[in-house]
Amino acid sequence: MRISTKGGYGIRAMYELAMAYGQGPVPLKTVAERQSISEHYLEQLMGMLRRAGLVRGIRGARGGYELTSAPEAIRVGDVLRALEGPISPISCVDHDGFSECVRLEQCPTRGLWKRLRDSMTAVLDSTTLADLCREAQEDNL
Amino acid sequence: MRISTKGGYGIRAMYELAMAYGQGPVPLKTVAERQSISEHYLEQLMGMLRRAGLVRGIRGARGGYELTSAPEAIRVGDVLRALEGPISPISCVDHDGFSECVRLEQCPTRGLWKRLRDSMTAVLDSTTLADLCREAQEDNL
DNA sequence: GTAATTCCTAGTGAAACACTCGGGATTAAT
DNA sequence: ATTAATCCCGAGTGTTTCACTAGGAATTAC
Repeated sequence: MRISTKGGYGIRAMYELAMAYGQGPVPLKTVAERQSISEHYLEQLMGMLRRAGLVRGIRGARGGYELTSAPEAIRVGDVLRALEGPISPISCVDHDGFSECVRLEQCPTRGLWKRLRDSMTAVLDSTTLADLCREAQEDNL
Repeated sequence: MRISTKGGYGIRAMYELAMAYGQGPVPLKTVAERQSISEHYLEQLMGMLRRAGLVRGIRGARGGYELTSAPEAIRVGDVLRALEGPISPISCVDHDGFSECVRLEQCPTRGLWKRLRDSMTAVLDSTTLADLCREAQEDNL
């Protein structure tokens, strides 16, 4: 029941971009250093986030990455879905369809997995990047 | 954010044993057939469940497996922990200690992972095998 | 033009997953 | 006593994913 480092790195990187929101793009190198993440690996993750429409890459000198919308509008769940696929403990209760389960409606565990999925989604979709920034500020007082 | 098939198979196998609780041991072969799980693979999972103290194996002809306690007393979370380790999205918020995170208290995401862990645990530890049996009965009416 | 940056493709070692295989130990029924 | 059913154990295997690394092309500020 683990997220991969992709998810963890991704959230931390997005937190950095959220902290700098409105102040121009942040270069990958800076994000990687601040969060101790391999630069090249993070590059790949940023690619996924860009293709998912969550960040914008600005090329050339003085370039970098920035959020495409305000930290208040980006949910942790969005970031995780872009990097790790559907938030769901098992494919047969994925929201985006294609369950492929033969058992389907007569499965004794389906209800359980749905409840689990919903409780995970509730947490992840009710927390935004802005919330993370606020919490960090509160902690470091 | 997926459980592996270990977890899924394990819960379904335990459900079968719960349905037969008090009626003598169920042979592995029967469980495997009823739930369409590879017999040899399930054998390995039952080994883990046995070592975790959740089931008892009875050897010889007319042998099989049975729960060591009543279905009401076995939580889905117990089964999952035996097969997949701690229920926690990331190791630094594992309940059983050893976090090894340098960032530790000044991490902007720790609070998030704790909330996620707690909401997962709440679902998984409030559902017992008896609940699964009851739900299955309700559905198949 | 040069330096800083994103962007893209490909490769790689380690680990886990989901099995398969073969055989040994134990027990109930005959 | 034999046989058949069953659990128990260890080893091996193909596939996938992870978490990187490497190298270079394209773009842009100065």
